[in-house]
Amino acid sequence: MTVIFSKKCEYGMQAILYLAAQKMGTLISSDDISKVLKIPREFISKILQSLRESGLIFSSKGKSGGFGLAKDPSRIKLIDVVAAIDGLDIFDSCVLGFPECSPTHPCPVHETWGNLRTQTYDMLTQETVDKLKEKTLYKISSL
Amino acid sequence: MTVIFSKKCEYGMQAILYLAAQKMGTLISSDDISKVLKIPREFISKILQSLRESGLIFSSKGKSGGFGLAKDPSRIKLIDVVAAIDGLDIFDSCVLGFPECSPTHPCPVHETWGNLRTQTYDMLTQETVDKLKEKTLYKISSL
DNA sequence: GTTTAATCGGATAAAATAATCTGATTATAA
DNA sequence: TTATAATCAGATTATTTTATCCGATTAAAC
Repeated sequence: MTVIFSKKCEYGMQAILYLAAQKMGTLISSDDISKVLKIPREFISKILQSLRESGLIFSSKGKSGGFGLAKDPSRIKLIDVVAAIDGLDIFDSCVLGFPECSPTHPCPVHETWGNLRTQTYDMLTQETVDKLKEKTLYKISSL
Repeated sequence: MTVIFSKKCEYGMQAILYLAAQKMGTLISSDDISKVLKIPREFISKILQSLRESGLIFSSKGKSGGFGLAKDPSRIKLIDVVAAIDGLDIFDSCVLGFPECSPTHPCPVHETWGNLRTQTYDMLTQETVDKLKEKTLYKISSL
C-alpha cells in the first residue's frame, strides 16, 4: 500500500520544510535532521545529496558544515521536491492504472480524478515553503 | 514513484469493472481477463483469488469455469476493492509522511490534503460498478 | 472413463524501494 | 598541525512489491 509519494519524496519534503523553518543562513547537519524528523541517518543523507544535485539546497563540508536552502524560501515549493525525486508522472497517469487515459479514451473515473489531481497539484504548487513555516514549526515541535 | 494504489489494487479494480460489464451470470476466465486488460496471467490470477477470498467475486473450477461477481453490481463499489487489497490506511495517513497527523497535530498541508482525501474517498464510494458499466465498456474497447 | 480447460496453492524469481555500511574527503577549531 | 565533525560516494543489504513457475485439483465435454 502506498501514499502517493515514495518515502524518499516524503522525507525530502519534510527536510525542505525543516530547512525553511530555520533562520536564514543557518546550516543544519544531516545528523540533526535525522534526529528531529526521525529519519534513518544514512537515508536522509542520500536524499539530501540528491536535493543538492537538483539545486534546491546547498551543502558545506567539514566541521560545522551542513545543509541549507539554495534559494529564497519564498521561491521554493513542495512540487519542486516532488519533481526532483519522484517526478511529475503521477499527475499525468490513471488512478485505475489504465494505459493512455485521456479525454478521448477516459477511464470510468477520469473526470473526477482529473479534478482531484489538479487540486493536489495546485496544493503543492501554490504554497511556498516560507508560507508553511509556522505550521512546520508547530508540527515539528510535537515530533 | 507510485500512483496512490498498488498495481495489485489497480488491476483488481480493472478486473471488477470488467466483470461488472459482462452480462449477468457470465463466467470469465482469468486468461480472458489477462488478455483483455493486458495484465500478466499468473498475476491477475492471484489477485482474483484474493478477491474471491474477500467475497467480492466467486469462481468456478473446471472446464468452462471462471470468475463472476459474487453480488449484484449495484452493491459493489471501487472502495470495496481498495479495502480488500490495499486497505484503507491511506485515507488516514499523512501525505507528507509525518507520524500522527491529526487535527491537533496537523502537518503543514493537513487541511487541504484532508479535503482532497475525502473527495477521493467519496469518488470511490459513491459510484457503484454498475453505474460505471458503460464507461468501462468504452474504455475497454480501446485497449 | 478420458481428455481438456479451467482454478488453486505453494514456492520461487525478479525488480523496485528502502536502508545501511564503510571508507574517503573536506574544512573548522583547538 | 592535529583532532574532530561534517559531507560525499560507492557498494551492499534488507524489505516490499511485482511477477512467474509448476504441479495438483476440479469439473465439463467428448
